[in-house]
Amino acid sequence: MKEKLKEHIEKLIPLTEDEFTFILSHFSIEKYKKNDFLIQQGENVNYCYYVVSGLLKLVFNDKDGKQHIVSFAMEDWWESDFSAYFMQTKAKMSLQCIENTIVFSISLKNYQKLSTELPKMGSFFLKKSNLGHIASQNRILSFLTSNAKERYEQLLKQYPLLFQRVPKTLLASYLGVSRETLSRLSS
Amino acid sequence: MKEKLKEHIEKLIPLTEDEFTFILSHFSIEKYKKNDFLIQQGENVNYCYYVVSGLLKLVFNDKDGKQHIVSFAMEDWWESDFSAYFMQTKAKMSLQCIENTIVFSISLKNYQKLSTELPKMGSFFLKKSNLGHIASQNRILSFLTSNAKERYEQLLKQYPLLFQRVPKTLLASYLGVSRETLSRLSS
DNA sequence: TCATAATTGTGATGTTTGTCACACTCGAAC
DNA sequence: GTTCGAGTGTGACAAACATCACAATTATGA
Repeated sequence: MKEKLKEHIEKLIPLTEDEFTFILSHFSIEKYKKNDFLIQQGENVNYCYYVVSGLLKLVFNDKDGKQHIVSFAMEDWWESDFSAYFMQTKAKMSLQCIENTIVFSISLKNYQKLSTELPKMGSFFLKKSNLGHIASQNRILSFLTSNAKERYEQLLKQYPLLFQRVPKTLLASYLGVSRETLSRLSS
Repeated sequence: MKEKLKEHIEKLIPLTEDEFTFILSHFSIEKYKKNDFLIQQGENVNYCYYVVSGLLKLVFNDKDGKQHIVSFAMEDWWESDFSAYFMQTKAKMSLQCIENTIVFSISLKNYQKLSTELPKMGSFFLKKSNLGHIASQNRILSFLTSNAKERYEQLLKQYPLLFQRVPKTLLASYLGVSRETLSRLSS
């Protein structure tokens, strides 16, 4: 598991053993079971998570009780309610397990400490954040340019694995359509 | 104009005069007129921009000739086709002036140089990137949870100034609705 | 194994939104 | 002042999508 994190960081930034040991000391490892919450809407957000294995959903529950999936977090993804994490406010979204999941967690203090004491990690987090921003913009573009069917096909192409791992209802609430419409699209 | 950039950075990170002089040496100032392009879809993206004054649109033109506005960039905003900028690929979107506009521009080399040589700026860019990511996620949430009318009202509330500065057609292509629908919503 | 819940497909119907067509206003350029 | 084009509003109709209802199938746990 340590190796997974190390290899992940080294895809962007080469590390010495000592540096990785230092990095690792800022993280905790945590295990969760299906349906467990890592973050609960309305509560404090103390950690940002790196997913070693399993699958999470970042989800917003509206006043009508509908759930809207902002993001799935799979292996190798970094996830949190970033707004609440960085600004130290209450969570607007929940982060919940779709499968049993293992993560590395890092507190905001350790995130900031690591960024400044090891500039390499600052630049790693910067790159990750930029990639996250780009991914979100692509998702926005997908809403602007494509109808439900096209968005469905884009998702199918981008994450074919997802279709065997999560119920269609969740895919629908990620795509922003009703589960009935999604069902009709796939036939 | 220099003062504007300085004050902007100092909202997040305090600076000495020497530091700011060093920072400024990595930027160029540029002036554009209404309808000028800072970035052209399909071409290289050499700069990221800080908007001193004026107004820009980050826009994707699809194969049917329709334009989709990913973002407006107003005073104090940082904008570029970040994907093309960071990954050194061709621009997927254009960045074009809605009004006469003054910007500071920074090349990717200088962005990286500044981030590493002045760690404060690395942490400034990291914070800005995180804020950009958060803003994009909020926009996604708005698409997931709200219909055209609600998105319209959210925009009205968030950027009331925009409604006097840009034609409704552009607002419509930001909201992801036809201009006719937007027209009917406001009455 | 059985009972129960979760997931999925599909028809009927209503609402939302897009598209096409046309008219009107207003400001800029000549 | 006239002309032109961009911006805007609105009616009529079509397409996309949501909602409600119900049946069928597939996990899942005691």
